[in-house]
Amino acid sequence: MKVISWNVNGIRSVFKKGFMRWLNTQDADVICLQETRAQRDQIRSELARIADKGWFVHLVAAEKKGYSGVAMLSRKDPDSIWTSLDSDELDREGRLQVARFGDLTIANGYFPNGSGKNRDHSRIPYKFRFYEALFDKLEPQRASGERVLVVGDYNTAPTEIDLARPKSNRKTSGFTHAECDHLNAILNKGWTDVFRAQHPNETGHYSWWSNRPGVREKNVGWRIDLTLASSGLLPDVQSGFILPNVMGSDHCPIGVTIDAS
Amino acid sequence: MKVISWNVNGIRSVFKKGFMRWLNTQDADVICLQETRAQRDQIRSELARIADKGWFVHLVAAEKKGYSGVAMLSRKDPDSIWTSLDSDELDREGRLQVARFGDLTIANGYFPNGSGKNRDHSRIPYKFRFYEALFDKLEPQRASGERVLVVGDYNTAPTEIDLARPKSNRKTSGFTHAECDHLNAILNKGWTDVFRAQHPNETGHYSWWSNRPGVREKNVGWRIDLTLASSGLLPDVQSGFILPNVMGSDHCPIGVTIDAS
DNA sequence: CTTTTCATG
DNA sequence: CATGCAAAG
Repeated sequence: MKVISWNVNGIRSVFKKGFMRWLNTQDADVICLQETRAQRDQIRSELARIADKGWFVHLVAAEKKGYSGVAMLSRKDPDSIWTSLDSDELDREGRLQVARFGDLTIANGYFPNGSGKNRDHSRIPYKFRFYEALFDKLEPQRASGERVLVVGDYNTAPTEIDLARPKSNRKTSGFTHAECDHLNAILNKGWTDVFRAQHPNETGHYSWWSNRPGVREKNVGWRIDLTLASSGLLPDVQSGFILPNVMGSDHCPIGVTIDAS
Repeated sequence: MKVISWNVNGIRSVFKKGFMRWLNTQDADVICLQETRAQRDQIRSELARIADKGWFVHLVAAEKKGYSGVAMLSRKDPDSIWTSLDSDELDREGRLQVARFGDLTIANGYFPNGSGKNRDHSRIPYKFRFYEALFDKLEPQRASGERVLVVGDYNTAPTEIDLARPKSNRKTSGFTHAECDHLNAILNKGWTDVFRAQHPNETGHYSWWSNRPGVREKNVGWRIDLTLASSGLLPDVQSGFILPNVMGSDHCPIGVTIDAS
């Protein structure tokens, strides 16, 4: 079973750049998209084209137009989906959907960017509240050994080898000590960053690049899109992968293959 | 002597579409531009390229970025220029410059659009105040027989033959009875719409087309860019013209040739 | 630099 | 539909 995650930075944008062509070559079972930046009424035709190819599509949109949003495409319709963290504040931005496929739970999260208005760090507290609310909510399932996968754009690079310029980015949101500590605390509670577990020391593997000219060509990137596997799922994980050559967004797709249950 | 007027809908936009190429083929003495939508610091290089070709350039910008603004290009530097209607309200939007070249006065006006926020008519009163302030200010010169030309985007079509769809636009700002009456009252005071005076009954001559697809191809337009000549200038007017094939804006250039004094 | 919205035309 | 801006990333 293959699960892909991709921050598309505007689903309408990637549609213009051949999203359907890419989608039609994928043998994934579930595709989680982040930063879709569209409400349902704005992408009726796009959703229809996806559905026409046999995908079930579940969309979650932010209240604010053109902002945030996630979508899950799956070959089978999930048995159930929930999207609320029981917080008006955290639920307003369309950042989460958690689907159940048999005994496998897949969470698709677009974790908040910590940068605020003046490029300050004012949104880091919100980001932390989002991390905590989601992983607290999943903790019972993880602790009881259930198979849970949490994919998405975490907006945090876990360690120095997960970005090309760690030294110069210690004050950049996404690699502050506070954010790294927060993410690593989650990992230490029993979640495994699948790609890193399989490539413990490899550098140069990123999932996001600034779209300033030349940056992606020089591979000056960050690995902030992750698949975290619960302790119970870990034995079934086959491989974590990154698809850095897929263009269309400032992020590339990442993913994981797991044994079917 | 040739004077051209053109609402360029963004001087930066027409620059990308070959404005300099067009300019270099013009034998005009004065070119009046409206809706330049730029402050001086935003178009330093564009202004330099114009000056390099031997034009004197005078710019008036709105306080609000990206909004309104006029510019006058001339082969000779004007003897004097004034830009204020002695009204904070009317002066804030960079809609006017009045230049003197010997005994000829040329006013370049970007008369306000009457449409307000909700596509209502809330800006019509402002538009009327602008018309009145300018023509009141020019009245002594006109009355004393001076040579005065007032060119620009009047945002009003004078009569039914000045737009392709008069019937369906009686409630559209730019062709309401109030606006037409206001403009015609000015004409009756001793200003001549040069193009119409020379082509009294000709239809199909327009200077603006909605940029919705096909509209310009079908010539469904409005003649809202005018050159008005004072009573004293009228005997020296040779011809009024429209250049509907010049592309780059939703307006085309218009103009007039007059005897040198 | 990019996507999307908004105000304005 | 198009320009230029702003917010956000």
